[in-house]
Amino acid sequence: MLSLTQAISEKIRKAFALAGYDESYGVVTVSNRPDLCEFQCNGALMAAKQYHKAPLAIAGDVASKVEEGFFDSVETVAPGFINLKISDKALLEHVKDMFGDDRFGFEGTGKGKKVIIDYGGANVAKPLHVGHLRPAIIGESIKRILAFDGFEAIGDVHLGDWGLQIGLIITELKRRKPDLPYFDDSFTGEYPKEAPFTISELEEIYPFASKTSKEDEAYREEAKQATKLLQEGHRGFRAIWQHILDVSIEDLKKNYDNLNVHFELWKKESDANVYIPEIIEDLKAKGLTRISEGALVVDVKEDTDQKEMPPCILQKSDGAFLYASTDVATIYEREKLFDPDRIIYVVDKRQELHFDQVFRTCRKGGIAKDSTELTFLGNGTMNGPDGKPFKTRDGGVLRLEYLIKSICDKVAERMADSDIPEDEKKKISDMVGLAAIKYGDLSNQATKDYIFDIDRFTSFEGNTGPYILYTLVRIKSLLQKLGVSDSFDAKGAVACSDSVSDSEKKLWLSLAGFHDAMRKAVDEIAPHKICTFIYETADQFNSFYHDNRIISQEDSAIKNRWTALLELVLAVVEKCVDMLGIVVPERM
RNA sequence: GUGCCAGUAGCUCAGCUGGAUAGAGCAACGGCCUUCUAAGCCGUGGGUCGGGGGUUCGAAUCCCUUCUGGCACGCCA
Repeated sequence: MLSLTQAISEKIRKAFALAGYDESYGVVTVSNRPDLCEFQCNGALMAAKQYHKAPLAIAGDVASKVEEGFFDSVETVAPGFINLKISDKALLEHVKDMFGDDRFGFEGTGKGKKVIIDYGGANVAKPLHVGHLRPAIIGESIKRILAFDGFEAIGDVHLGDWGLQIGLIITELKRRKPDLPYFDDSFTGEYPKEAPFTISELEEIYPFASKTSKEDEAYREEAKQATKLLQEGHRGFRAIWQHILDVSIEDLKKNYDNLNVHFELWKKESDANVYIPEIIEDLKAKGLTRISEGALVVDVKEDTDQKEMPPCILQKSDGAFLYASTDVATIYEREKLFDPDRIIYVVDKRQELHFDQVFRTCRKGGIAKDSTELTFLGNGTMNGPDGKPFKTRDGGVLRLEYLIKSICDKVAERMADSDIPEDEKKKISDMVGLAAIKYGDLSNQATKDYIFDIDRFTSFEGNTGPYILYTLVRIKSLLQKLGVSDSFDAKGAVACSDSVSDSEKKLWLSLAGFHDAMRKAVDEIAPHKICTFIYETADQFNSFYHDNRIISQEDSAIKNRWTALLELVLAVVEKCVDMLGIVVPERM
């Protein structure tokens, strides 16, 4: 179905044409002066130049041609606005088509298209930290938004499982447990199935090894050598690497699950790396590479560039590959395995230049097909109340689970005196806490840095996740009390009415804005547009709630219509909230 | 040095493909619970849209310039 503004635009376009003007001027938007009207058309102002005519006169011409009946009022206002109020009947007629469809009549553009979203960035052997939060939340939301639009949306965690970090762990493990069979080159038997470390040991080993390597050159050399051997296929080291993967992935899955973030793909850097040699041969054959200061590079500067654009380095002077090579290979692999229409990277925005280089290399080398849209969505940093990146008291990196726990604990405090049974309370406070974090994050623009103030996020007043959940829980409770039967005909209940109160109309209007909000969220890959819609609708609902006694309403036609309204608000907003990765409890 | 991003109310942020009186939330102040969850609702006060030019009938929005802050700039990821 058309969005309400589109449907109204159609009518105004017709009026422009009937009045002898170009119908393209008939674009209608939601009014920015709700005290004057519900919708406005500024077309007359824009048409004035072309027709050498006063805008107000054009507006008048158009207004006189507007179809009767659909609007309550069509007014022209200086300097040339056309102000519109839709009739209750027309509004309800329009909005009833949102019922009975799991997309509420939204027409997506992604059908038949495939998009891969890369938003993990987690590394094996390292716990998730605050820096992983934003990409996870934003990426998951974008995936769900695009899926709603009709895309086959595939989330890829793209694990960092290759390179020096593994060599460091192997080196340290060898020091601690030299008797393990992995280090015995003469060992030809089966290696143990059980890993020689737990996840917590692993998380301790890596930073220790990393620190040691910075102070001890011989140690660092050994780690580099171990890395090389691993990459060349050393049997024992491969076995350790596999252990690291198994232990880490299990732990990462658990942590991402707790965040309600799920990946369709658990691909790893090592999966892509096998393609690097053939990619480089291909690029060489195409004459795109050159040697610069001993390194193999691809020039990606273009004539139109205003800025400096350093070449993309694919192979270091010592022959090793690096992250640009891996990322190019990953695109190669994705094309080969999935043939996507689009790849979106949700990564810290500081990596923009790097991805610019990678994308250009892929374009020049034909690694990404021309029709594959490559999008870099750089997310800003989550800062503490002081405006600086989140740190622990001693300046270390804050583990993600600690941050989440501190939020959820505060929520639990807040809920301490509620009458919810104790065994349920913990589960609900965790849900609310997560909603606080996610909504707080997603209501900001993804690309901007933002300040995460625990006290503010847990205050639960105003435009916050808990407020939204509270509103939804309230609606659920109402619907329960209304005792709606399965055979309730919501669409019918709306269709047979033609006059509504002011606050009810505003709520219907708000719901009708869903299609436009969705469209924007998809086109701009912007979850915060959905947050805005959610908040406005929740806000309208609460006004409506306070203006009307729903349960005790005696007119059954009105009561049925309100029931339908509540059902639609709940369904639409819960769907929106789901697109943010937020789950709604039954009560709170 | 080059480039990118940001600067809007005391605080945190929307709005930016030009349109009417620049919007929310928090904080401050004042109302509303015998009645469907007060984590709510209603209201009041609060802004040279960093500064300066320009384009336009019309600029927070477009262009130029300048200040401030953050970030990135070939062999780390």
